[in-house]
Amino acid sequence: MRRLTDNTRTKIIDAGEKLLLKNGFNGFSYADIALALGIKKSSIHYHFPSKADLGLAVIQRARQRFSGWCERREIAAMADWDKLDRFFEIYRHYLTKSESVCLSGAMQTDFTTLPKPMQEETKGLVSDLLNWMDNFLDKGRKRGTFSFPGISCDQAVVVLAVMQGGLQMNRVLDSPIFDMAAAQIRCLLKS
Amino acid sequence: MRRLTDNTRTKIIDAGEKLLLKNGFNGFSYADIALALGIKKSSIHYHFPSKADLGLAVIQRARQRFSGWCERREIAAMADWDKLDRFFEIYRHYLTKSESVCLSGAMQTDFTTLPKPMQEETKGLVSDLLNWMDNFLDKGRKRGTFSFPGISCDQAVVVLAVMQGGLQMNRVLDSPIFDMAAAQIRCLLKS
DNA sequence: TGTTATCTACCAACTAGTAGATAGAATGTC
DNA sequence: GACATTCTATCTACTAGTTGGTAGATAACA
Repeated sequence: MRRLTDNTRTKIIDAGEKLLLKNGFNGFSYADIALALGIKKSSIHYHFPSKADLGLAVIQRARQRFSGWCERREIAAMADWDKLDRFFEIYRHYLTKSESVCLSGAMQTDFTTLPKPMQEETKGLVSDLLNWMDNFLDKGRKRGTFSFPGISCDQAVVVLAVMQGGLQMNRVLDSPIFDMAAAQIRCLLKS
Repeated sequence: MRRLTDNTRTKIIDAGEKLLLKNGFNGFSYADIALALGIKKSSIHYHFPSKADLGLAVIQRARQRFSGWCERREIAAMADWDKLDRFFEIYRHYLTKSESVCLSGAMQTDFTTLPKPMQEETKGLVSDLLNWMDNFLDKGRKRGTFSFPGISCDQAVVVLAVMQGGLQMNRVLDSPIFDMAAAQIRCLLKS
């Protein structure tokens, strides 16, 4: 019943997400998406009346995707070090398939220009990531897998900031900074 | 002779930098600057024919400011830990006086939409920061002040990413994440 | 027949940027 | 010193293109 519709809707979110990650929220327009998908601007407005609606949908889907990732048996069953690598892979993926940064990083720098609902959803996204990493590092240290000074929530900020920043610097300097930074984080959690 | 002119020119760069740090390069217009300074758009075009010229001037001035900071006797004469704190202060300043992120972070996420000359200048800015931090950490470790695993240029990426990301997350969540992250970096350089 | 999804054809506001007038200051010339 | 000229910096007024968004026709579908 909703087959074709959902398809278009999904394609619009896909294209929107791609452009958002590449150019930032103020760096693309409905015309860009229409061109990319070979449809008309007004068709996008049918599915997402305002640009804020589309932006919100992109962030909401990303949050769902992450919580789905967390709950996957395959992931949950993993050893700490493997799980950390898998988490890094989420970020590395952006780098590989398109010259993008991560969603949280992109939304954070555009933050003041975003409509309220998108700001709230962005807060939620960043909180999700920080909370998960905090919990993951804390448990890992208690189990004896990880070792780091101070409290886990501060270390979580460090790890996430390095993911974000590593992606951003890698793109700008076009050198393998992300992988070096990820390796350094692994070192810091061992020593 | 160039008194008034330079004054206006400087004021335009000031206003442009402020808006750039707050909203990103695609998040402000000449009209915004004109309004803020109480002048006309065309006066801005007189000093900076295109928006790219203004953007370039903002980055160039920031690079000069940083290299000036590095060369200041007061800074050069400082002990390592004090110098690190002073470096953190540069970033913390953005947070204090306006809800901004740092210039390198802002330019990095807008990167693909920037005109070539601005991209090149951004590369230069990020390189300046990374090179300085790399050298600073390396010397500090050789002197026995700092301690960290791996090579200093990887650790430099970590420190800078945490500055950038700490600022960004602090603004979004409106909680004192920046100071916590800075403290954690200090811990990581001790242990 | 009513609903869903797409289209064509608009619109007002805003974008970066240009052309040309004008006022005042600096400079050259007699 | 007086006068003309050039330069600097700003203004008003405009343009072409883009932005997000709307109205209404039309087709496809259930």
